[in-house]
Amino acid sequence: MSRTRSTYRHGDLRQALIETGVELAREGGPAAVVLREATRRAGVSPNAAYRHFSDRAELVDAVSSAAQARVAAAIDLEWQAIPAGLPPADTARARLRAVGRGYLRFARDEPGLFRAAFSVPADMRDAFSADKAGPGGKSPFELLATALDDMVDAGVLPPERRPAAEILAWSAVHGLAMLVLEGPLRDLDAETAAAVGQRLIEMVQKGL
Amino acid sequence: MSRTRSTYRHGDLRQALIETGVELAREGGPAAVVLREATRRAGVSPNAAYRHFSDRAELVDAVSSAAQARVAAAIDLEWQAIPAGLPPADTARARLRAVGRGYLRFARDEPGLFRAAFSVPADMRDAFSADKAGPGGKSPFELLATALDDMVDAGVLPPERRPAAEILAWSAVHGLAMLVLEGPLRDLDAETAAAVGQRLIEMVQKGL
DNA sequence: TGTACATCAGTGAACGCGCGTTCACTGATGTAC
DNA sequence: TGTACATCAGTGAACGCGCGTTCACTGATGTAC
Repeated sequence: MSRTRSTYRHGDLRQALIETGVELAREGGPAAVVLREATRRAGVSPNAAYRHFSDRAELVDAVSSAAQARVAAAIDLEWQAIPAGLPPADTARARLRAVGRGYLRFARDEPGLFRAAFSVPADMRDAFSADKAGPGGKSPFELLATALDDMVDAGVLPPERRPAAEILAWSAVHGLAMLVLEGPLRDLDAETAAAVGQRLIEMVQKGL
Repeated sequence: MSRTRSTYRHGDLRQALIETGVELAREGGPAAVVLREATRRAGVSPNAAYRHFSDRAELVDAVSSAAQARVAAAIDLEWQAIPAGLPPADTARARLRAVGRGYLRFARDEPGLFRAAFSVPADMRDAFSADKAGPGGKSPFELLATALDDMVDAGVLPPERRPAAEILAWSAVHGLAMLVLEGPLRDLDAETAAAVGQRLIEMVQKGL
């Protein structure tokens, strides 16, 4: 019935721990992903976690990947909302904006998860991996890369500017997210923040 | 001799604790600013800290401010290196670049201090305050604002684009710093990182 | 089909850890008379 | 100038905390004969 063997007694403790871990991260960021608390919520003894993770760090990494997958899902949502039938240039640009908007929206809506996704050094080394993929099968970073490729194909971004463009775009959006999340911009109301996000994305588009 | 009364026995424990705190932050970021360790290194009993800080958090905030002052100093260094006698437009643009370069250089040279400066939420609320000022008497954020004002004065930045421009510029540079520091860009060699930084700053300049 | 056995996901108890913080105190200094 | 006193920056010992992790174990399940 299950893909691997059906696990003894619990069903799928590994998955359950990741899910409670996500819950903890949602409430308090990556530091709140506490092994004992995760097992407590899963109704299991603390050391049971060691059957599935060698380490607390390994659990946190798994939670981080799951959080990145949710970011990808948020981006997908914006991406899918782009009307079909636009000229390719407009579509490509709209996709880049969708990536930025989805990213920023997620940061605002789920600050704890956002930090779990992108402030867990060890887990960010590999930005491409299946467990970070959203419904479309792509990680946030892959979605960004795709949008930029589309822009080159549509003739909106000169090919010689393509290399490293994801770094530039990601930097801008990531920086705003961090400053709004835990920086001096924290008190921005939602409306202003959205307007600034809009202008930031325009800056990136123009500056690339 | 001292500005306040000369302190009993230690001289200036408050300052000493901030300095050992800065040392700890340099070695391991803000989380490494451990009250007991700071007092240990200052050669004082743990509870002595409570004569000068109500809290561990208050010590961390003070360390964060000190770290921000060092960022300001790094920016000042770049700023002062701008040759005199350039046309105002060039000077203004050079200043904006100097802010970006100094910021990014500091992040690379002192990652622990950088995170202490800008990943301590409570302390970033007020970006302007004397204890965050560098040798020029300005905090990093004030230096950025000044550079942008200069650009408006020099006619390089349209006045209607001035509002919120510091947020956009800061976001881009801050984001790159974070991604290089603890993100997937960590393995970039110094040269590539510098080149990307350069391109990022150009993007900001063009996109603003 | 029934039985013996190996597997291994879970238990329960305990550990050492360093932390932040509080308590009652001491004793050098500055100050008032 | 000398003396009594208040101040308050420091001491020393102790606390409770929850954490991650290790240990020896148990007992339901899957499997081989």
